[in-house]
Amino acid sequence: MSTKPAPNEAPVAEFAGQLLFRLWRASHTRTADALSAVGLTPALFALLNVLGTRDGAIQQELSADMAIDPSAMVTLIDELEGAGLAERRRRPNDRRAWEVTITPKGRRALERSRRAAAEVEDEVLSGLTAAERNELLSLLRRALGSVPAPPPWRSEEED
Amino acid sequence: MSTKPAPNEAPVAEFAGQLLFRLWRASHTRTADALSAVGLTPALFALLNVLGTRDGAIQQELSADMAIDPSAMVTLIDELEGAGLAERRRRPNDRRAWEVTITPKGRRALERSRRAAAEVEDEVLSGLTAAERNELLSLLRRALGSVPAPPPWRSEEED
DNA sequence: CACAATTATGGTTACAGTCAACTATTGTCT
DNA sequence: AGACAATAGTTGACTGTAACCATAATTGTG
Repeated sequence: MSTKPAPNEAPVAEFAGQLLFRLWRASHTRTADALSAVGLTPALFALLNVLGTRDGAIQQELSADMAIDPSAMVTLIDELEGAGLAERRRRPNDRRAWEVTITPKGRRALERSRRAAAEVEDEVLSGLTAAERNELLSLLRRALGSVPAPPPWRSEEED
Repeated sequence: MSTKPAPNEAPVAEFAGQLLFRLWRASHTRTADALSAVGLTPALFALLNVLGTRDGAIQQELSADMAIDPSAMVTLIDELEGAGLAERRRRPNDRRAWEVTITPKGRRALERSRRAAAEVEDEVLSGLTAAERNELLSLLRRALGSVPAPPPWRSEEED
């Protein structure tokens, strides 16, 4: 047994970025495959996931949340809306902005997607114990929380 | 302290894949920026990094190591060779295969790149202590080690 | 009215991923 | 030896997507 009987399996000093990328890609391809059964892409699932907790936020806030370009957010919402999973409605005070809400259908799709994503996560992190997975997620969240955002779409921090 | 005085900073239940992606992207853009001073891209740096420890491996082994398509490896090596950072030479026993070696110039570029990448890593993981960074890297490596490789470029395991 | 903010549209670049076809070399079989 | 298959690499095309940027349309603000 063992899937790595390779003789010259040198460590190959790797940096965090490379490890993150390879584990992400392993997760990404599997997630994309699993989500296709729900009719979603990883990007749409990520947005739906945000909408699950930030329901009613406007596009600007959503794009800042997900750290993507506002124009990319337009496309994502278009697709969600086209699939009947989310809806746009004008914000009462400011009719320039669109509040995005998740539909009941969208919430059902979200639940199914979450289960699918959880299964993939189980598989990808199968080498870690439950405690270690929590530790990993905790470390990732904390690292992310203290990373300043240099890109143009910085959130609305500051005055 | 805390760089997040935002009022509505809800948790937003995130999955490992999404966390990995966002932290990777933060690292990737900064690494790409830092490496441009050395004249390298993150992909070329990753290959050079592998060559640093797997010097003399043939392209097939390298592409399996990095989990990329053999045809993509051709392009990467072309660029490294064009920049004088690596060289191809026929394998003595099997003249179909090319052993790839790193040149002295390539090793110098690798050292500079490593320092640049280490600085980026310091910045990206600034929210974690040294012990936590090691823990994170260890967890990532172990998770990666137990992820089966479903893609087509599986290594030469099995008959 | 001048100007900023929010969203929408479109175009451009770049790159990863996939795939098929092709050359050159090696190994196998009779 | 010759026919044939397998291996290693190369090339090129194609797809999809991310990222970037400029600009317009609408609405709000001073």
